[in-house]
Amino acid sequence: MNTKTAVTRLTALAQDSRLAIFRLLVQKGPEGLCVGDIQTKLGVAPATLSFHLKELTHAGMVKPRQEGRFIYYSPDFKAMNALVAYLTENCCGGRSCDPECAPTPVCKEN
Amino acid sequence: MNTKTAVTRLTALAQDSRLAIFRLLVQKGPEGLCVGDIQTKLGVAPATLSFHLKELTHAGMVKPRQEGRFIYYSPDFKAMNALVAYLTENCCGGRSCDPECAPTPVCKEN
DNA sequence: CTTATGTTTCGATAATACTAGAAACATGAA
DNA sequence: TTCATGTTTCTAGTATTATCGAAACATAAG
Repeated sequence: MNTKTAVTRLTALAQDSRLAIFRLLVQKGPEGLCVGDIQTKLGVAPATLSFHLKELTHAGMVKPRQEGRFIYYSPDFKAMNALVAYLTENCCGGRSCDPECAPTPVCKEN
Repeated sequence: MNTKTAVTRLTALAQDSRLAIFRLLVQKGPEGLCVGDIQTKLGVAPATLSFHLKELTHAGMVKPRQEGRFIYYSPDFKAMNALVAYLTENCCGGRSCDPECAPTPVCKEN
């Protein structure tokens, strides 16, 4: 993980619609949701949703999976874990709080 | 934690200079660093640095502490933990991956 | 092939964020 | 008080991002 990647991922999450999309997918799990279902649940215009899904995908926070004429999106927990790890890297210079500081995986699946 | 707070915090971190500032402070720990030291280490203009510190402070990601004519900034790990918890709330609908999904505190200090 | 459905791209507008010089303010030292 | 140092506010220019209607594209069913 490098700075550029981290900023890209944080930027992807730092927006109302995208954060809602990501959390919805996290709650759904590895199975994911297709674009239409996300649209129905969140009520954003198709073009807007597509734009945001592209941002999240480009940042690596979600992964698309084609299934017939539907495209299912699911969260990438590895990316999430890597991001948290980057944010807390070498916390407190490795002193005192060390044991509690070590970043812990958020979800091992997927 | 609510959506607005989460977006504010993510936005605070989703920028090169601010992410660098935050990570620098995380690595320094609760003691923190004063503005001048941050400026020296990162090489951003005073006005720009002040702007970014205000953003981080307003988002609750860092806390200022006046000490003589210096102002020390330190990270707020509680805010960090709350943010991660919000992102992974009810991961996978509480099924299968549940044990590994539960978000874990990043740092208990401070 | 034709039609219906799901999704993305294009294009244009509006809103928001980043940057930094100059001036102002705050604190402590002489 | 006067000066030096540390930090913030003001202001304005530039760049980036969000939104969405309309049109285009993709896949599958009839």
